Amino acid sequence: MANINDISKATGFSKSTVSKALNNSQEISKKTKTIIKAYAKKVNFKPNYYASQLRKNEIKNVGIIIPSILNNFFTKVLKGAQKEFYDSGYDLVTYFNEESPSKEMQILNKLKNGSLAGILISLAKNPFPENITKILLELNNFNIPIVMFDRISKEFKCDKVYIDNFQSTFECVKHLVSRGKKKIALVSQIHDTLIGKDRYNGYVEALKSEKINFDKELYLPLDIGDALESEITKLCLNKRIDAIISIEQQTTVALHNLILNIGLKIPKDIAIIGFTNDPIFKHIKPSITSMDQHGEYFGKLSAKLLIDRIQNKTEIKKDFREEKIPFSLIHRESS
Amino acid sequence: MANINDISKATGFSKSTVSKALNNSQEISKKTKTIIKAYAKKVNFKPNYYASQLRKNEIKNVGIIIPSILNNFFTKVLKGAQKEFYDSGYDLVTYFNEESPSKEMQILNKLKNGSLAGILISLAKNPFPENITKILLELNNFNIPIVMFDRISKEFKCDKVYIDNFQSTFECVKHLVSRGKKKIALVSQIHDTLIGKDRYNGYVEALKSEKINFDKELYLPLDIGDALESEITKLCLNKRIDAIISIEQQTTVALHNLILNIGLKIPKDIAIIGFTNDPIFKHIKPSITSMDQHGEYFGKLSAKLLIDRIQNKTEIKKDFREEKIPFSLIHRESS
DNA sequence: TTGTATGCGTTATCAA
DNA sequence: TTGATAACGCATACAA
Repeated sequence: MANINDISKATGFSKSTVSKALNNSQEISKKTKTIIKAYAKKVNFKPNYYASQLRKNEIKNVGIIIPSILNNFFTKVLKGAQKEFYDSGYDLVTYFNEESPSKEMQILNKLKNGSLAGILISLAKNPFPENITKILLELNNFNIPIVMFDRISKEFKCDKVYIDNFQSTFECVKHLVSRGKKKIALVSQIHDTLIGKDRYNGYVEALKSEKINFDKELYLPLDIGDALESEITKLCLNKRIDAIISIEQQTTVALHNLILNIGLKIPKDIAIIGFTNDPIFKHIKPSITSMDQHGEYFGKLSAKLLIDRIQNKTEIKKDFREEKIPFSLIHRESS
Repeated sequence: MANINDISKATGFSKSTVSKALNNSQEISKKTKTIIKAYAKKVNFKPNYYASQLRKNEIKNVGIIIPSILNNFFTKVLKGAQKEFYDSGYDLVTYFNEESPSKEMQILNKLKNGSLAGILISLAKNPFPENITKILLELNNFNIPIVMFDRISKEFKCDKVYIDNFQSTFECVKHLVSRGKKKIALVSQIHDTLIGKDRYNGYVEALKSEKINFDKELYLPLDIGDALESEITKLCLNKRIDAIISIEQQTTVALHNLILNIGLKIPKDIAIIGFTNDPIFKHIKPSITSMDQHGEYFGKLSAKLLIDRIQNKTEIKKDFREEKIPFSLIHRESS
């Protein structure tokens, strides 16, 4: 592979002239540029990216770490972030961890190699978040800024972008009440995360403000393998509930099918609101009212915050911003 | 930011000793390593990735260029490719072009900067594919290998991974005939691509082998803005068709709704087979029989081919492999 | 407009 | 086990 030195020797111009010519510098005459570029093309000159970046002392790669790309919300975030980074001249390196905290740590550890100018992360569900906090701190000490989005942690201080989770369930309850519902269940698969707790609180407070007694049995914090179906079936058939707020996409679809199979009507007997606004919700019959989280905007805003940090190199560990993304309730047939 | 030189001065060891210690070389005594590492940690030493890669003369980044990430097939491909690359020590830089040929060219042009060791690409729909071929050739001349998947081009020679498109529609027709259908329409949005043509041919040949006359009016090559709905409605109501093979996800869902709205039964009056196996197909009622393209395997295999090329640096432009991915017809209620 | 000289931070070779 | 030195390929300050 030819380098600048080779071109220099072959054309008789100095290395610096060659370098300048290839970078279209104004200093170099048109004629010289033509000669040098022609020769460069002839020998298939490819700049050495690493040498160039080393000399310029700039890193143009950023990273994003996502639990699962098969989740429609994260897909949208990725799209929004990619666009924002690309438009600002950054290349986006993408990592998925399949909800595995150990893989998440492995990835972050690897990134101590300094290949990235900054990192966007949405955390995997993790029973020991301290481990992650420790690594993130190390990365911060390396002057690598972190921006957390959606699945944030309270322990680690950095820029954060998330939805107003309290408000989201609060609004859901209000909406259902306005539709005449009073026995509203909350099904949560992420009850032990920060997000889950905020949503739970929003639910409880909304009931309170609507003067509806909180019924402990209508709050269903799920763990994997729990017998959701039988539980819900019982509640439905006993007419203990007339609405469900469901926080995760797959479960929402499962509930939807379940209720129809029992022979109940949606929304007449049981109304449903789902989170995430997966395209499925629109196409399924009856379509499902959902909380849209504006994934693309999430990605765009998170990327912006990170770029800000990268470009204002000083003070990586101060004045953290927390942005709450507005959400939208999309009204459909299920409520 | 501290570098190896700083550590060398502060600890009294030479630069080379420091470098070796930080890289855990066997040459260095345990004691020395401890001292050096402790000091490195203290001053938050971060290796300069670019200097390191320059010296080692290796590129560990690869790229993938995809038309749209909101397409479930490409999402799966991305997942499969990411995993394969990660497991082999490569980082994946991700680009989306939103089906814009000019953006696709912009991205490829940018990649002449040599930042990547190789590129995976699925082409955007493009009226002037020669332009892309030209840039891809340049990249090849730079010794950057290209692997095309799914949306390949015939003009450019490289490793390719694609589905057996001829066979796919061939199988569809066979299946529909086995269900008693004889008036089978083919709706295609990609009729002017290679894929579209192969699928058309598979459809025609299958009809022939089933001794069904090819009816020109049942082949519906669509362009954006075409009046698909009225066309299909007419065909359905006139009983000109009893089955539809639909090649794109969104259109498939639209057709599904349309047919139900007309008041016809699926599959009794009109059977449907859709391509891509979007999760929607499973959840919609009645669920849609579909051609699964094995997206993750697509990604995995494409990544493997690219890694092969990168690691056998000689002969980037020879012995191209073409891999046909097996597809699967997923039987559901719509047929 | 062109050329000279230097250094970016690391790693690898060889000598001690 | 450690150290001296060179080299990776490029871009820039400065001189001509």
